[in-house]
Amino acid sequence: MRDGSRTKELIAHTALHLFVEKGITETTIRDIAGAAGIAEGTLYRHYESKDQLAWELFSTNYLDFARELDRLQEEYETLKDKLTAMIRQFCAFFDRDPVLFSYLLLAQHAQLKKVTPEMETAVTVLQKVIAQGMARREVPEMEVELAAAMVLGVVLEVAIFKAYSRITQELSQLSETLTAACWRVLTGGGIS
Amino acid sequence: MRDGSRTKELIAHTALHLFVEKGITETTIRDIAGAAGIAEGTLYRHYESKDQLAWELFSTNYLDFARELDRLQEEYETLKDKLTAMIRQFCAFFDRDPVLFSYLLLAQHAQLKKVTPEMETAVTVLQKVIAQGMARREVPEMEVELAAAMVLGVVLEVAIFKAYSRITQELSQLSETLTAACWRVLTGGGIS
DNA sequence: TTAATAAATGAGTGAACGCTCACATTAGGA
DNA sequence: TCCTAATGTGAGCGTTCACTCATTTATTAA
Repeated sequence: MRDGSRTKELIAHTALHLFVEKGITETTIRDIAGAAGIAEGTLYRHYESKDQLAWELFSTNYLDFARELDRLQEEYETLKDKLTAMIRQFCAFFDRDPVLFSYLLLAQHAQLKKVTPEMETAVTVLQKVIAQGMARREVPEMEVELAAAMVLGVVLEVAIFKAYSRITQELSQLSETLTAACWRVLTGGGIS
Repeated sequence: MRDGSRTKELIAHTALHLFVEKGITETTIRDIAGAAGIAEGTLYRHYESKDQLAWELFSTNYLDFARELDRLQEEYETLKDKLTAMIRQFCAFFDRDPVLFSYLLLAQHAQLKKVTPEMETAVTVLQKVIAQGMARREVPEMEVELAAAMVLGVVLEVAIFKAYSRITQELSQLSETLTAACWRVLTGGGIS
């Protein structure tokens, strides 16, 4: 018999990697238990169901990250500073645990049904920050959702490519390039 | 008894919508057959397996689109013109069939296992075009993969947001804004 | 009208999956 | 040492799924 909480962590860690590698629906309880070296029944001592396991991984990791971003942006005054800090934070987070990040993307975009638009995601934080920046006349007025989508696009797609190993550098090394690109997207305003 | 080829099209059309709505793995053969108003066995007269059906949908639609982009870019001389044309084409394609586009994203990013990096995708075309533009000194030198990822990011993420209905305009209306944003990302060069 | 062929059908099959539960093992206090 | 609670186990259950095939229905040619 092992320590219960360590087993729970082992399951979470193993499940996370398999979810990223094969997708949530393609990963079976048998896969997770086998890879973790435990029996299937043991998994159910720690998690109610497979759905609940996936949801807990998403919830704890992603929502914490979004709230962290929100706390962080409050420390800065200007949109440029907020954006710089948020992207740096994102890059550091990504480099620290690219697997976790891939899972968050996967979970949010496709496979977790419980994810509601109401919850405070990183997207919402980004939109809020940009709206404030527009009110401060730091960047030209435009549809906030569009602006946030473009900024997110630059960062997310690069991160995805990085995850698929088509880009060799650490994401942190690209942090300033990404911030600059995002800033140009925002400040360019309308049609050039 | 209906005409065989019309039944096949009916199946493809129905499957596509269900794949987008619920994801490939969450859509069952019974779902498709039921929604199309045919028996399960009939589906297997036209498609070898569920995987083959999904693969055929992806293959015919996506690869055709990538080749179309490649043909299109050859009609233009400069990177700016190529990029403008490609993005306009993409936006028109998206507006014509957003469901199809969502499927392509879904299929490529997560759920189709057979997608190989060797095949000539839209990404490859974009990288090729950007590399040519750099050789022509139209845009500053930088890692081609990174440049392509940033450009793709702007367009894809906006399209995804559009698909999730958080942006109200047609994508075609945003075409020039997107092109301008992509161009700014490319011409900004290194760190600002 | 009839024979031959193509298309459609849906009950049935085996495999895989999420999950349960009766039982085994271990840890720590009395 | 014994008892109790916590933890671990894996065979097995019920369900769902992709897929098959013997049979029926429609179409075409003679």
